[in-house]
Amino acid sequence: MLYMRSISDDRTSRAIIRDESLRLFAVNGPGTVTVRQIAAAAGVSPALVVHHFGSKEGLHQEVDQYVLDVFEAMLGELTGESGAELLDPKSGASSLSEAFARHLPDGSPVPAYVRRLLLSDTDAGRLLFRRLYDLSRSALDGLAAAGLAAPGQDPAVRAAFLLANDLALFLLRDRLTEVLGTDPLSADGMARWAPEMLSIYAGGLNATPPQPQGEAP
Amino acid sequence: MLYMRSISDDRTSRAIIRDESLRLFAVNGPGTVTVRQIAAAAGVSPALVVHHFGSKEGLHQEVDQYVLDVFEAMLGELTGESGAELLDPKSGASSLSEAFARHLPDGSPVPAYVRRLLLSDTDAGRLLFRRLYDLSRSALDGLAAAGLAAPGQDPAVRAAFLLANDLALFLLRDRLTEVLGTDPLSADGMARWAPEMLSIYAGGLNATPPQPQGEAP
DNA sequence: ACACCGACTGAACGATTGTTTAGCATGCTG
DNA sequence: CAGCATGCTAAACAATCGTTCAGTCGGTGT
Repeated sequence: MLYMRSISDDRTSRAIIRDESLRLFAVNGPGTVTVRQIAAAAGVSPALVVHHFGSKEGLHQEVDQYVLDVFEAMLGELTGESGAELLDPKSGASSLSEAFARHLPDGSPVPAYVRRLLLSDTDAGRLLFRRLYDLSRSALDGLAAAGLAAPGQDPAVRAAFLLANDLALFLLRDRLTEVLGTDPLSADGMARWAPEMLSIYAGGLNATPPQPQGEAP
Repeated sequence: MLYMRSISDDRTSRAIIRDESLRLFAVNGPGTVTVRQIAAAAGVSPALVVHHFGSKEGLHQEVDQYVLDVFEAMLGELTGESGAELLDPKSGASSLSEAFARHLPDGSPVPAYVRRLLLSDTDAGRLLFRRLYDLSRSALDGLAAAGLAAPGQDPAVRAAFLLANDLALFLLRDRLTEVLGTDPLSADGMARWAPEMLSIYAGGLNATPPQPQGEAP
């Protein structure tokens, strides 16, 4: 933990405070983290935290907005590179959660924070979920237009079902890692998870897809 | 809020404290709920809470164990009435989450508490999830033995996938209610959700099942 | 009758909470 | 140079936290 920021950290103290509180909020929840903990993690005095953000609540809101922005920027990259193929079984990124994990640095606290937001009964969380739902709807529309999936009797529910399943992987990641022995969002884990998921999405629980091994180039 | 327990409440003060803290923990999280809030909700002094449970942490552990017991008792009823048919597409209760909601009184705080446990990175949460996972495995085994579903290339992952999807409905209930306009765990909502889910599980995203309307008795 | 015990409370304990205040540097601007 | 905002801290603020303590009350056993 020593020398974390001692050598050439060109972030302003304000940015450091924001980053450190983002990290602490993601791990422990905004309610239980104290201003003094944040100040200590950022290497400043508690008074400076209030000086820059007005109050702990002000800091909380700014961190929320910051995460929302990061998330939105990441969505921009995703739709930019793969269009409506986010849920496309043929694409490499077969899961929104997996793409999410791929587009952020390894130790980033943002995923944990987003997880907390999604489950948090706040406007920020509602906004986030609504955004993902709209994305899921348009992705399903794209698949339907391409003949890759049927819109179903109730497209709204079908899109919600696919989104919920995708997010479940993200929300229950740690629990699934425990019972499976592999992090389902890691490369190895995805290699186990994706075929099973795609098989069900392709033909249901009874389908027996051809053995995917030994395919000619 | 008046007269909540004023007329013939034969619970002991200890039980009232436990119930009220269960309710408050479920809503706000154990970390942010204060002993004084619990005492006020139970209509007793803060000192009595400590007198009965040793400390706030002691109370917390006892409530955890209590919820675990309630949950286990409910699982007993479920497996007693429907055996391995918990995930059976043909059974009326097509979702574990839905059965969960059905077997508890309407305003019960237990589901919200269980939700918090499942997401909480505690031994109690791990225990709970492991229990559900084992149930999902045996349910999948049962379906496979009955020829109703293939075990898949990786049965462990397939069981985890089905469980995660089921729990997603439970974890994201409020968010799904917002975007769908219907609580997916209510009777009306399940009538929309179940056919879509069963259709995908039966034949994948491309299947077009026969219109289920106008069927002769 | 007395002693005892468990349920229970009011008041206080020290620790910790978010926030305020006064003041010290530093650097820019006139 | 003076003036003034900016970044920042040490110290203290009242409020609230979990917990402790002394003591009251109602019953139960002897």
